[in-house]
Amino acid sequence: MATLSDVARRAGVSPATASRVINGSSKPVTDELRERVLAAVAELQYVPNAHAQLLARSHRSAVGVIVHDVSDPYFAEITRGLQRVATDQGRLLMICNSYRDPDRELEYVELLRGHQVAALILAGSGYHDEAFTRQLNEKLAAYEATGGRVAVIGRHEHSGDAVMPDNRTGGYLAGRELCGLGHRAIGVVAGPRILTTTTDRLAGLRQALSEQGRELPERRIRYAEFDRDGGAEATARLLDADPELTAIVALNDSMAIGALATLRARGLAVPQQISVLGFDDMPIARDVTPALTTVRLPLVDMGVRAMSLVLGVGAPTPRVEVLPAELVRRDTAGFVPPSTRATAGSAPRARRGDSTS
Amino acid sequence: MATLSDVARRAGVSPATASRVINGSSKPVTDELRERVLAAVAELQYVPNAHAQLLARSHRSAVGVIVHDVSDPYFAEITRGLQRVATDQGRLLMICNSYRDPDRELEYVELLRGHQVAALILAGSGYHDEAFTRQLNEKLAAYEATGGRVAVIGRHEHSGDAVMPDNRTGGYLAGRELCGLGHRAIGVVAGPRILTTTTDRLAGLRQALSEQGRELPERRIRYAEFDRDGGAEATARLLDADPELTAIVALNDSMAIGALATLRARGLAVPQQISVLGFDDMPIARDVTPALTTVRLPLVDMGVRAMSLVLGVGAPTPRVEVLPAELVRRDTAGFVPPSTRATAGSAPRARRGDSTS
DNA sequence: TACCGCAGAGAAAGCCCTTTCCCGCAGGGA
DNA sequence: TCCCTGCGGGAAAGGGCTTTCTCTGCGGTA
Repeated sequence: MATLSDVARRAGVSPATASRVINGSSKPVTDELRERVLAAVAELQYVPNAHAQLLARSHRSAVGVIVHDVSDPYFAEITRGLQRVATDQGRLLMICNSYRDPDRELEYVELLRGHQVAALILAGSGYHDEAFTRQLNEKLAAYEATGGRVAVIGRHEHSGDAVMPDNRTGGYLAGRELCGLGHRAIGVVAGPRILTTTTDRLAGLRQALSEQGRELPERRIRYAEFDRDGGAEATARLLDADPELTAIVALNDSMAIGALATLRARGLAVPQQISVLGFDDMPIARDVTPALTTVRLPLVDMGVRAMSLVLGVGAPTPRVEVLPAELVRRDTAGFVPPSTRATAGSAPRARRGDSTS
Repeated sequence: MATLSDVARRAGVSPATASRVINGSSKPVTDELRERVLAAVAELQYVPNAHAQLLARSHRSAVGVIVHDVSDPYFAEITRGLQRVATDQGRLLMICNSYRDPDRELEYVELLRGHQVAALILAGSGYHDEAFTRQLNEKLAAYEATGGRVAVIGRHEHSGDAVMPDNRTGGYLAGRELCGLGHRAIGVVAGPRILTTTTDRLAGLRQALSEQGRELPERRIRYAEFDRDGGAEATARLLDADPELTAIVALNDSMAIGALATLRARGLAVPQQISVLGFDDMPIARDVTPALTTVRLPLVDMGVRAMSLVLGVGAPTPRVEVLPAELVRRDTAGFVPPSTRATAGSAPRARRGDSTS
């Protein structure tokens, strides 16, 4: 690879001058030399060594992001928000997938620190795992001690800046909706128990039910991977154990889609025979049939906020922003079917809101 | 940030020794010094500066990847394949989204070169744009001249290693299927014309039709963005211009999902009134209702192959691997409806293959 | 004419590591 | 006893860039 001194030699100038031309330094350079340097750059196809640059300038500019999996629509949306702000500010993003492996998460914190990122954003659920949480916080503290900024999206154990989706209220909304539709036998297709996202959403759901004097027994909950196949499988187990279920809450939309697949395979009509509620409102939710009733989280906005927090100067830290959840009624949740119904009205709830495009 | 000399000083050794301990060098170090160094590392929460390391070792290890958009399922699958191989070989991946902007693509080639990646993989369609193609090839050639390896996924203008999905045959399969079902009025929801992916798939489709003595007039093609909304919108335009259409081929699954949304909104039953064919077989294709009939491309495998090519030593370059397309029959393509039909049989084609796991 | 100031260019000192090269020392063979 | 060998450790030379500092030479002022 051509180096800066190659360019300088070819242009007949010193490396210092070449550097100044290439970086548009404020120090003036005569037009003649400038052109000679530029010509040399073009001829040699010179590209500065990014590592040497980052080493020489003390300036840190890139931002590190750790997510569970960018290709998961939930994180894809969040990342879109992160990107938007980062691009506006001319920041490079280094995105790492932890695939929900705590150890990998820890490793990535080190890796990103090693890469001298100016800030670190952790997106995704926290874990119910004391040892891990302590280790993570130690690492983050060490990073912050050297001037790094940290923000988390949706995990509550970290003491710094945070953007928090209101999972609990979201769960509550789901529960209230189903109660309002007369459902009593409600099953839950949940993500891994170790994730705080799972437990928070469950807690909200429980609260809604208990306000109606009902409860959510453990036997009506199945824990599985937070994805389509996990949802399909958990739904099958739920149905096997309790065929009387009139509604299923899936703790994210991917699982809900898996649930719909299982129900379709078993010939159960949604929402006539059984209702389904999702969570997150990922883009695909409106395109499945029937369109998914779900709890919306402002995913893109969560990313925007987090990046803004972390790049924002001045404002006293820590700041915690809670972003509200909102129920989106589409076509998968209807009144409890007549056979098991306690109240009047058997038609599935009319579709509202949402049109195509 | 603590540096290596901080660690060395604290441990009472030279930086050389500290480095050797930290990197597990082959040169032996006494246990006592080793422990002192390790202790210092822990106390100072030392993390090596990745840029300094990369500068000092001439070793290049990371691999650069340029895709249109990782969060697009098509690329997400490819990336999964890339990752798998990279992880096996202990390589770090730097992934960049070009968002189908040729200029950005060019910039990223430079950026990744600047970051000293050992290899570069360009995934995604090529462009019908001579100036761009020439510029890109120049940059890639300059990179290869300095020892960099390059592989492309699915663009045919580059002269080096390549993994090529058989888009043309895929288009052909789609056309033959629809002809076999008796369709004559076939509309196409296409991606941007400037992409070779679009034109290759169209060419295959045309070939299939012409073998049946039919043709595909331009008025039955609508070009739009290669995503859900593009598909929805193009379908609407197509239908407005030609309400007699009995089948729609969408040139990728995202567009097909958009097409289904528009059809649903207009109350057209799929496949009873109109058939829909997608392309790619992304994971969600089996979960929409009706499940999408589509042309499958081995996306993950494409990623695996590309990364293997680029990391593989010895084998003479260039190598071109063509990966076959395959028709997956699900529920959106049926016989042409009775009113416009030329041959017998009005029931939608029975669903085959695929179950919900 | 002598001196000052400044513009424009180069020399050189880092930035933080890795790795080669060299040195001192202890042990073994002659 | 002397020399050679080999081991463990340090000194120092990069790696490619940025940036401060220094130097030269010119124009302008007293």
